Amino acid sequence: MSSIAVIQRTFSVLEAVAASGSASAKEVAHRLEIPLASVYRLLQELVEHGYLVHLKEERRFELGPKCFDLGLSFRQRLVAPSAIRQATDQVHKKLQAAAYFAVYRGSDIVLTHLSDCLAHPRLQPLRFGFHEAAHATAFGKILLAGMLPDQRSAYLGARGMPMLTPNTVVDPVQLDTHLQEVATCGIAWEHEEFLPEKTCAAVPVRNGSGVQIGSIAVSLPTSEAAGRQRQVETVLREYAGQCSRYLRSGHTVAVA
Amino acid sequence: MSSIAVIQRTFSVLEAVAASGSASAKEVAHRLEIPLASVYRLLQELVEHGYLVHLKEERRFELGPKCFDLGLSFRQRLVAPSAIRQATDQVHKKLQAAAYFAVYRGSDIVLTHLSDCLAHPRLQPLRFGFHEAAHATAFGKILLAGMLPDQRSAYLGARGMPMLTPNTVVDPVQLDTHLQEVATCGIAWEHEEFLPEKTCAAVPVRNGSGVQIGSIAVSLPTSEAAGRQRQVETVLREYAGQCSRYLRSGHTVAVA
DNA sequence: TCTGGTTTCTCATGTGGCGAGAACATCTCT
DNA sequence: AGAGATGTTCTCGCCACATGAGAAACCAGA
Repeated sequence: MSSIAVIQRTFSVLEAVAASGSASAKEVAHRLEIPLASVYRLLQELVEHGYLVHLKEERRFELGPKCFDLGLSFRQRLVAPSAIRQATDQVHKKLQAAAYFAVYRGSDIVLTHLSDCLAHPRLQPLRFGFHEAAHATAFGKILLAGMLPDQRSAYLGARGMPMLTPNTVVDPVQLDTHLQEVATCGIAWEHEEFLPEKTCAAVPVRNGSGVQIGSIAVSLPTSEAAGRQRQVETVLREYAGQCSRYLRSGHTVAVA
Repeated sequence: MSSIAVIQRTFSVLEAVAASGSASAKEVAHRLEIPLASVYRLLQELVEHGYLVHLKEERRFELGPKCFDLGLSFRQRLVAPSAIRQATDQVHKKLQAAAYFAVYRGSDIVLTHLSDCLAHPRLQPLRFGFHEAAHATAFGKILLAGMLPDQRSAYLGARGMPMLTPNTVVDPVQLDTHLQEVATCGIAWEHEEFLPEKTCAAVPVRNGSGVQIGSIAVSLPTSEAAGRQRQVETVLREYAGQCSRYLRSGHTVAVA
């Protein structure tokens, strides 16, 4: 756990400004407990590089255009290929439920496409780039189940298993046995473990070599989920198969 | 023109990765001419803070989720209020042309809303957050015309006036007299100075105190623009007035 | 097992970032 | 205008700490 002090500080300043939306030098200095002169140095540096802008008339600092450029580059790199987006959209349409596509990325699990509408909105904290709480989401569980045991324990060890609802599985060994089951069934259900009143399901998507690389998933109000397990499973598998077929023809998830 | 060396390097590494989409440590070291060991140090630091991820199996580095978060914060802070977005959308609809809304931000000029469609697409390089080439765009010119003379010359001095088409005004004194005219007319026209075959127009939007804070603009194929000057001007003014009226009731452009 | 590559570690060196305070600039009262 | 209060930049000596070279550890694929 190394850390170059200047860089540490620089990012903490940048993030302090991002969190506030807008901040004065003094506010940043106070919040981070860094001498004012040093904060000014860092702010100035960030401004010079375009990560912040200095609104002189208001004596405040805000995020600069480079931040948005980084966001665009990230999105561009990660957005799911259109064939996969279409499959996800079809799931959304067929099941009348918000649909999701997630992939492995290094040691992480990331949502790379969402398909929803006003009538069937996404689960609230979920958005493109979401990468938390794998232990409590359907797509997270199916992807955790596909990891090697030591990868998985490293993953969970690093991020913990916060309890998000009374139903969240927070015991590592309990999760382990659950994931065994998930792996053999090839489908992950999640019953109000992430958000109350919401039920989700996810199935694996495999690449040409048959290794699991992602997952396609849906979320439903628990009330609507009752009695639809079969239908949900069938449709998910149908389109997961379609994604896998697409990937078998040499495409990868990273390329748009 | 100060610069803390480590920070300089850190951002150059981050941006090198962003530019490549994906890069190995060696590639970065070679491109930036920084010793490999130092590059690893910086990469590691960036990974630790979430700005990069390390794809171990591929031995490469890519942008991390924090980059996207920054982009979101930037967007959230800057996106035009919905009343103004609606006005822009109306201009788009009424004039059958891509419409834009831009504001001052510190010493900068930034596009904060675009309204277009397949039939009437935005000018290609334009996007949310665009902040270049003010001397060659209609909204840029109307906002330059609203600056104090020394602000304006500082602005143009810092960014230069690149020639983008044969029509681009690249002579500062010529631009100055042109902007005089723009200021008195209260409308800026731009005839193929930014992109060939495209004509744009922009009018000011003022806040409660009557000071110009932004601009609403449209772009048209030059062929379609002929003979529509009157119509374009009328509609632009109508909705610019609507925006100004909204701002007069205490709202600011920075708040969504 | 070996080999070629990537990644981390070690360590002596001296650069360059640090903080305190002064100086300068800018706004806001009276 | 002048005085006072803030915000911002500059100066400068000190020494922590980032640096780069090289070695070592690690990790594939052959």
